[in-house]
Amino acid sequence: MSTELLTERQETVLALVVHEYIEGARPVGSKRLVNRYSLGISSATVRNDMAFMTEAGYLRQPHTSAGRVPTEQGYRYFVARLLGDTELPQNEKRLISHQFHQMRGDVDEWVRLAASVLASQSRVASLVTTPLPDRTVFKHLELIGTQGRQVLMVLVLEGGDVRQQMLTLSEPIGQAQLRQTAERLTGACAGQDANGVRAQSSRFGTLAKEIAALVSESLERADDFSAGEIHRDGLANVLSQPEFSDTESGRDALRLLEERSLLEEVLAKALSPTIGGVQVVIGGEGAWEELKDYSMVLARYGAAGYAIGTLGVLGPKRMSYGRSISAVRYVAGLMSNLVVEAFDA
Amino acid sequence: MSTELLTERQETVLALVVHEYIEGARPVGSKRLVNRYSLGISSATVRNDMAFMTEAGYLRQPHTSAGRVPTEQGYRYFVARLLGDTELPQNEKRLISHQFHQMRGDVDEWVRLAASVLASQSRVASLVTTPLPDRTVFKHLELIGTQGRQVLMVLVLEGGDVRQQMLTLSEPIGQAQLRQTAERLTGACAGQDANGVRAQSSRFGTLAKEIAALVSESLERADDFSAGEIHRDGLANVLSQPEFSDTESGRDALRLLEERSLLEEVLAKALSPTIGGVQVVIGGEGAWEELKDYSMVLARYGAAGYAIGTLGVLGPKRMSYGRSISAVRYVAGLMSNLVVEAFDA
DNA sequence: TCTTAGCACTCTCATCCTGAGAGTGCTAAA
DNA sequence: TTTAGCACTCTCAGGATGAGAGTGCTAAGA
Repeated sequence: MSTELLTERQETVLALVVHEYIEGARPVGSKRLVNRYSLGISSATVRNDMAFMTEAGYLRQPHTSAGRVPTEQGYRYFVARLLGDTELPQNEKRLISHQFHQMRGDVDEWVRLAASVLASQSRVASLVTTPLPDRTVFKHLELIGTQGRQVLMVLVLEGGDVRQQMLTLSEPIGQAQLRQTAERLTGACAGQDANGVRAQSSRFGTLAKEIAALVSESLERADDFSAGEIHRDGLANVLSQPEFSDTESGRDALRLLEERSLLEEVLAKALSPTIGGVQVVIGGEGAWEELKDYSMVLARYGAAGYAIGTLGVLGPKRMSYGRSISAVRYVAGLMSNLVVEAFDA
Repeated sequence: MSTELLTERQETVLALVVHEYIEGARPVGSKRLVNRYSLGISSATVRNDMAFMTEAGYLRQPHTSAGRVPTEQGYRYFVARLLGDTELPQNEKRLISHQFHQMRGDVDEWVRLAASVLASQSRVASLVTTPLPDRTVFKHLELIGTQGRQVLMVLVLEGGDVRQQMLTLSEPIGQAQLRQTAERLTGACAGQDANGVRAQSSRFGTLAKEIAALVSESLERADDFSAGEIHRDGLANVLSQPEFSDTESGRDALRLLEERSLLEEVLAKALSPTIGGVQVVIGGEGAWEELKDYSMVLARYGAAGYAIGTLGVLGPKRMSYGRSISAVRYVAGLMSNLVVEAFDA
């Protein structure tokens, strides 16, 4: 399992096998390789190297006398050491950036565009979650009496998020007193999170204490809200992949993409170690049996203290990692900028 | 094309052909029919009726010597005159209703549940849009000075929707005057829509006039927002249908389900005549070439003056109309109740 | 006049067979 | 250590075949 086992020539062969297999979806043989790439060696030599790498676990033979297919270990070696840094072509970047800047819409629209761009660039399915505030911080409170004991509580959060809630008080309270309470709470708690608000609340009177409890509860709820909506795009792309062409596996792939709870878990766990950077999950990495036949390329976007979201692509292990990684990296960067801009506005 | 052409016996045969074809996905022949249903007639008689209905356009023969398959006209006749009123079984209803009532979540969660229920009941793909306010009506305004000329405008709409927007004024204005302006606008414009607010605005001073313009603009924007997000579920179901088992058509089906603009158009146009009730769109009804191979069962939910959304299912023309119609009708009813409850709370 | 038994004919579809093509491992020579 | 040559393996596309299901038509029966 050491990664130092391969000679330079073997690495070349491995890279070509991965590349050819990704392109052609057919096991790749030694003759085919020397024909198409005019490396300076014969097919027999390639054959020997292939035999070695098969023994070492980087390649696999579907049938006794068929070509070779990369194993998960082979893909990992390829992604980690042979792929190199890939970038989207300059003109593609410009085009995408233009699309994003042309759009003055709301967050959902960004998310939709990001998913669409990722899907078309990577040619597999894409996932983008809506960004969620990193840490929910209180900014301002308004209490608006409507009639009787009904009061509308408007809670303004750091970052511009606003939420409102109807309350029913135990007794009618005049607008003047409501305003005074709101001002006191705002003054005492601005800049605090749920725990901070709760800590302050002992200093208040009955009404204010009651409201403060609701406020901290609301702030907490936002933090729990583990992931935003997951937006998908390019689902049809995965059906185009030959490995999912038969009914059975195609349906499995779709079910996987529809299953929110699993995806949420993967997005959360796979990205916990990294903050920046792109994470590649090949074949579930032993942790997710359901992902055995799939690979994902994931990244966080947003910025600490502002809001965080996740985006990435999901496709067969035989996906174009270069294309996917560069697309994910670039789109994550754009989205991060948008998040920061939106919060600073 | 008159629908009065069929005798009672022919209607029976048509209904059975539709039923068998929906179950089995194979062209249904005369012998099969008499074997399985012991109607009091021979296969030859059935054959004669089938020949007649083929001539009349209700049935179709895929190949010269194969069984019959319903045409779109056949499906329409079946749905309109032979299906009768179907309802979900009582215990299913209870189960679903329980799921809805057990959930004290936000609107997105209802939408998700509705889509999930529709998909599993109908066994095809489901679509549910988030409900949108019927007519956007102003309720309350707050202006919150932060620092300098930056002001946060919080706009509360009828129905509890809240939106906020940052403004930069031409000169700094004190919190007292901001509050006064907000109160005047609230007093004058509560209960008005975009046009109403604009009509009032001539009576105000410079600052108020400026704010009123922004308010009416914001109200208008909400009305434009033609459809909410479309939530999908059960996409994997359509791949299980034999007509979409081959790669090509399966991919087409998915692409159709992913294409937001087309779905929005269909949801909007197909439902414009009806307000209550379930609408069945078979094979695109000549208006949408892309829907040639699909049928949809759609309904509005919500209530006039509150909020309106759309839900339905999309599957092959060979879908179980009975199951779909009853599921759509029942879920639309539940969702309508939820919308009304949420607004009245 | 309507229904039905019988029959010849048609068309599909699953199954089997077969040969071409691509690939392999091994051995022996360079 | 590399490579040419060779015998062998396995897949896969394409064609042949026969069972099964279905039809239309005709002529006889109710």
